[in-house]
Amino acid sequence: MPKNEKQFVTEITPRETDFAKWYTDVITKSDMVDYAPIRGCMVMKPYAMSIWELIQKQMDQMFKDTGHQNVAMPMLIPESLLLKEAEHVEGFAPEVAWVTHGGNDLLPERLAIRPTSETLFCTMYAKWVQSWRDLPLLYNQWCSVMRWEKTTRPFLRTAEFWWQEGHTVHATAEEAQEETLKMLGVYRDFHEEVLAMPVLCGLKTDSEKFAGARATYGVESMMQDGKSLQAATSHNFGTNFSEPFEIKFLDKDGTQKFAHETSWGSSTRMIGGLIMTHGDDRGLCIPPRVAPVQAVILPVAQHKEGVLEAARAIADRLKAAGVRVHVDDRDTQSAGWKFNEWEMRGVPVRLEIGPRDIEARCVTFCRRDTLEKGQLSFDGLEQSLADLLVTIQDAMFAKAKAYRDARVRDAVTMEELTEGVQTGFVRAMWCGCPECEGKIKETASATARVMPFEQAKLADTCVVCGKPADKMVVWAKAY
RNA sequence: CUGGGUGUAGCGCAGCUUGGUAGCGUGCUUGAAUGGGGUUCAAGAGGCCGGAGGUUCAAAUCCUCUCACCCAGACCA
Repeated sequence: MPKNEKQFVTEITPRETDFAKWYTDVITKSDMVDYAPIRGCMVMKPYAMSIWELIQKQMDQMFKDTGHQNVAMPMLIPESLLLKEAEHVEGFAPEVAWVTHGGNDLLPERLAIRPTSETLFCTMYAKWVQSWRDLPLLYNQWCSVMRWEKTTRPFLRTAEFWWQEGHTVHATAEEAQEETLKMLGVYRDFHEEVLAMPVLCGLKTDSEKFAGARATYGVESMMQDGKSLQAATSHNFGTNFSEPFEIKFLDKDGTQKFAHETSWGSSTRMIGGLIMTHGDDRGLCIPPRVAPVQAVILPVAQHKEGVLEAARAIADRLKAAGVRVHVDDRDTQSAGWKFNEWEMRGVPVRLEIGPRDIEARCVTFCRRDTLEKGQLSFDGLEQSLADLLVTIQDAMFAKAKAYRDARVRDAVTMEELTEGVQTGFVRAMWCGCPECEGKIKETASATARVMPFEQAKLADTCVVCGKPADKMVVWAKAY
């Protein structure tokens, strides 16, 4: 290994040594975020924001394709509104930030900074829904929300975070259930195809359910330390909110009915997920579809005549073909320094172009995911690079999936379960009672992540109490 | 919230035990050479030692209180 290998390790804590430290090292050194002067808040710097914009753009298109429209709700919620759904308040009250003054005057009713917007959507829906002809309402909003969390970590859990929240209203329970599952599917596809993150989909247990929901479904992803990240959730509210908020409509049969609702959300937490899924000891590794820079062009010996011009000509060609490229023409840094920096920032492909390449009419490429090097001819470069980006996207998903699959174990005893969650996910049978679920949390410090749609009968009895069990649950330590 | 740790130059740290006008590495600025995996040399700029109070002739250093951040756990849509 070249001598820089050793120096590199001193800059980013290896994952093996301390995964949490590795994570904070990577996000700060790659210039993604900085800590804000407000407790628990982060600043997304341009590099992280570019990733978020690419996520938004592609996910938003998927929402549009499934018939949804965007709206913008206020960020403040009167306390009385928040109190309308009992379970909901109970779930969120401890972590709400309050606005108590307008200017210098004490407000007659304090206002919550939205921790989520169910109560606002429901209030408006009550006005907007009169007839079965008004349904369904399929709305979404991109915004930030605030939850006064006790412990925070950039992307994974911050006081303020950016997300999207979809809120829909339907005439029937069947339609609401269909919507809930449809959007879960959108999240699954988005994670697997865009973020290259394999996910497990399924139903949440009651204790892991959203405050106020009838049923919560989630997509769970394994990080490289074996812990699970809840990447997105989709809820079926039934009439839990429409009843207190009086979202009623006159149906075809001439009777008043309460509407059925859903909500679904995903956040900047996904960025934390992709970091912990794909990163390595050299830093970030960003899937091409969300990489702000898909190919960085490094002119080598750029002081020599014709090098910079050739690099820029290549960049122009690739830009015209729709590739996100950047020419690093800084003359203040050596080539070697730039190699390492762009690797740390996770750019999928590095293209080197120097006198030798120009003479051979090709560029030297290096893949970030495998560090494999090779040559690409000037002729047809647009297509060969596009192909390479697809190859990398697919390879990253395959690698992450293989990693996860190798760390999913089946358990029929508590010993096996406790041991398994030290390094990954454990599939085990559960009787369905909260006591057994609590016991697993106590002894293995693992929680029920999801009850997968693809069930398997691993045993006839509960892993905890030994009573008959028919639910297969995936257990893991979670973020 | 509980336990542990850390706050000194942009970043990473030493100095504190045994008080005596603040140091190293890196980065930054300027110049020269170098240039295909974190180059080299030279000359510079940069700090109310997290904050408040106290002890003292004198506090980065000792005492009290506070704030922030990090780690482990608890809690948590």
